[in-house]
Amino acid sequence: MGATMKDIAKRTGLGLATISSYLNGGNVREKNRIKIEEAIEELHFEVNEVARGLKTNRTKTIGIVIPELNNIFFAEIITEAEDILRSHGYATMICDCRSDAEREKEAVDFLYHRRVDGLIVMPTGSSASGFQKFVRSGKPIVMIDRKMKGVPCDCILVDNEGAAMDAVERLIQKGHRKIGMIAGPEDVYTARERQEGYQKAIQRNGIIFDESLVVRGNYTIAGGAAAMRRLREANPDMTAVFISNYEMTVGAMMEINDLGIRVPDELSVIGFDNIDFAKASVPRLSIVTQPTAQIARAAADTLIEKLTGKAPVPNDSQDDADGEPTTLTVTLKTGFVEGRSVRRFDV
Amino acid sequence: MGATMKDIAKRTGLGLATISSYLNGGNVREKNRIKIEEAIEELHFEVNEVARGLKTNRTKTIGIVIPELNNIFFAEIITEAEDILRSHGYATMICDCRSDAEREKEAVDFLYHRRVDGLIVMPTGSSASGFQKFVRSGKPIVMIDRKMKGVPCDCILVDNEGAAMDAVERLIQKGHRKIGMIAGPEDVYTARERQEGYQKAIQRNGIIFDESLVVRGNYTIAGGAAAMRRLREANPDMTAVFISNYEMTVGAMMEINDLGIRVPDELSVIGFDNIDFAKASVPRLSIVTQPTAQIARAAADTLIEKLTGKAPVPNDSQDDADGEPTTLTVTLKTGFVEGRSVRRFDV
DNA sequence: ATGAAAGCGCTAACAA
DNA sequence: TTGTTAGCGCTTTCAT
Repeated sequence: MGATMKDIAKRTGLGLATISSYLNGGNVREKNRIKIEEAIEELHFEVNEVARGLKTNRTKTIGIVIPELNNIFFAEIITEAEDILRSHGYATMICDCRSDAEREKEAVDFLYHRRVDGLIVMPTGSSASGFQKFVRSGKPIVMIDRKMKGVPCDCILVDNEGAAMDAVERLIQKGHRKIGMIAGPEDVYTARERQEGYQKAIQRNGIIFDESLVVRGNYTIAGGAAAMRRLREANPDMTAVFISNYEMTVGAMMEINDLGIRVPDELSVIGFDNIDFAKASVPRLSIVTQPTAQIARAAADTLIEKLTGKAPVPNDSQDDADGEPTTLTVTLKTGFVEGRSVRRFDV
Repeated sequence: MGATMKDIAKRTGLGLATISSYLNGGNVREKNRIKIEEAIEELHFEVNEVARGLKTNRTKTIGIVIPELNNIFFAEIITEAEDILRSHGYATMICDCRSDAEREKEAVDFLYHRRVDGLIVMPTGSSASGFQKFVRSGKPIVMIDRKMKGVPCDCILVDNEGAAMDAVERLIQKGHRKIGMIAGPEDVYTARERQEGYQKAIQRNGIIFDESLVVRGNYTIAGGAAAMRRLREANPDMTAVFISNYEMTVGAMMEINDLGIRVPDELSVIGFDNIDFAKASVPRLSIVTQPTAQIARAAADTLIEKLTGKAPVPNDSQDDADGEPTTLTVTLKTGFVEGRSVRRFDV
C-alpha cells in the first residue's frame, strides 16, 4: 500500500496539519517545505482522493448520463466536457443508458451512491422522478440537448426549431415544393422541435402541409432507412427531403443508394450533424450542424460555476424579487454546411 | 445531508454492525430486517460508497484511458465495457488523452489518485514509465488494441496482420496487382501490424513490392485524404487501395470524391472498421471489421476476474514451472464485410 | 506556522 | 445474531 500523510509526518517530524496545509497550498516554512517534498518523493506519496472526499463531502467527480455513448453527437460533447472538467480537477463517471428510461434512473441512482458532486444529463426518459433524490441533496444538475419538466436545473439547448426551419426554407428557396421530412420519435424533445420547424417553414411559405410527407423514424440508422423507403413510396414525386438527425441521415443515404436514386438530380437531401460523413458522401451532403464544443463548454462551465461559485444551489431560493428559481437556459445557434446535395429549380 | 448508518442504528435501536451486516447481505433476524428496511425507507438512507471505499480500500471503480472517445471504434468498445462493468457494480472513469502520450501519463496519474481498482488502457504512448506506479500498487491493468513492452498486464488484441493480409489477398484474387496501401503511423502498434500484413500478402503472391505504393497517413481523416492524393499522384496506374483504419477511410473517400474517381471502375477500395459508413457509401464499401463487442467483453471479464478471483495479481509470481509472469494475451479474429467497391479483372 | 485531536461514514475484528 | 470498538486517510477547528 502507498504511503499516507501520517508517514510523511513521521518522516519529517512535522504534524499532520502541516502536511495537509502544504498539500492544499497553505503556508509552510521554506525549510519544512523542502523536507516534506523530499519525504513525498522518497515514499512515493500520493494523496488519497477517496479519504479526502469522505472528509470534505465533495468527491470532485461529475456524473454524466447519456442515451448513447456510441453516437457521434454525444461522444463529441462528452469528449469536450470531460476534458474541461478534468482540467478543473473533476473526474467524470459516464453512464450510457442505451436510450432506456429505466436504465437512466438506475444510472442516476448509481451516481448518487457514488456521491458525485453534480450531474450532466441528456435526458432519455420524460419522468423527473428519478432525479428527485439528487435534487433534494442540493447537488446541481445541468441538462443538455433536451428539456425536462419538474427538475430544477440549468439547461443547455440548441435552437432545433430554428435549425429545421432554416434547412427547409433553403429547400423552398431553391424551388422545392414537395419536401419530405424524416422526423424523430414523438416523445423526444428535439424531434418535436425539429418537426415544428419544418411545419413552420412550410406554412410560412404558403405551401399546403401534406401529412404524408412527414414520416417518423426512431433516430436510428435502420429507422432512417425504413422511413426513407416509406417516404419515397408514398411520394414518388417528392423532390427533396430533410432528415432530422445523424443516424437517420446515414440510414436514409443507405436506402437512397439501394434504390438507385441519384442525388441531387432525382432527390435533394439535407441531413444532420456529422460533418465528416457529409463530406465523405457522394455528392457532399448539405447538413445542419450542432455546436457540440460550445454545448460541452457551456455545460461544464455552468456546472463548475455552481460547484465553486457562491450561490450554493437554487433550492427554494428566490431570484431577486420575482418568484422564479434561479435556473439558466442557454439556447445555442446551429450551423449549416453547404454541400452539393440540393438541386436548384429554375423557376 | 443524507442519513447515515448511525441514524439507522439509532432509529432501530440496533448496533452499527447489524446494519452493516444487513447491507452486505449478512444474516439478520426477520424482525430486525423489517425494522431496518423501514428506517432506510423513511430516512432515505443510501450507502455512502466513498466511505465504504476508504474502509475497504476498493473503490469499485475502473479507470479507462483511451486515445479518443470521439472515435467510433473506441466508443463502441467503451460503451460495451462500461455496461458490463456497471452490471458488476463497477463505475468507470473515462479519460480521453487525445492521442497524446503526455496526457496519457497524466490520466493514469489522475486515476491512480482516485484509487481506481483497475485500468483498461488503449495505449497511445510507447513508454511504460507512466504505468509503473500503478503496477507497483498491485492493481491490474488490461491493455486493449495495442501492446506495450514493460507493463505486466493482460492484453486483448486483434489479429491486425491477418486482417490486412486477408484484405489484400482478396484484391489479388480479383486480379489486382498494383495495390496501394494507406498505412498508419509508424509508432502505432496496429499500424505496423497491418502494414506487415500487406507486405506479406504482396510477397506471398509473387508480386514485387513497390515502396511508392505504401503511403503513411496519421490515422486521421485529413491524413487519409492527403495520403490518398499522394498515392494517386505517385501511382496513376494503381487499380486498388487498402486503407488501414476508419478515419483514413473516410478521408480517402472524400478525396476520391473530390478527384472524381469512380469506384470501383477506376479504383477498387477496401476500407476499415465502420460498417455503417461502409453501407452508406456509394458504392457500398468492402471493409475489414473489428469485433468491438468481443474486445470489450474480453477486457471487462479479464479485469473482473483479476479483481475478484483468487490470484491477487501476477506480481513477481511464477506461472507454474517456467519463469513467465501469468499474463494473458487474447487475439481476436477480425471480420470482412463485402461491398461493391472492388472490381474483378477477367484474367 | 505548527501540533493535537476529533470525526467524515463505513467495515471488520472481537466479544457477548 | 448482535453490539462495541478501532480505525481507513484525510481535513479542520482550536490551541500554541
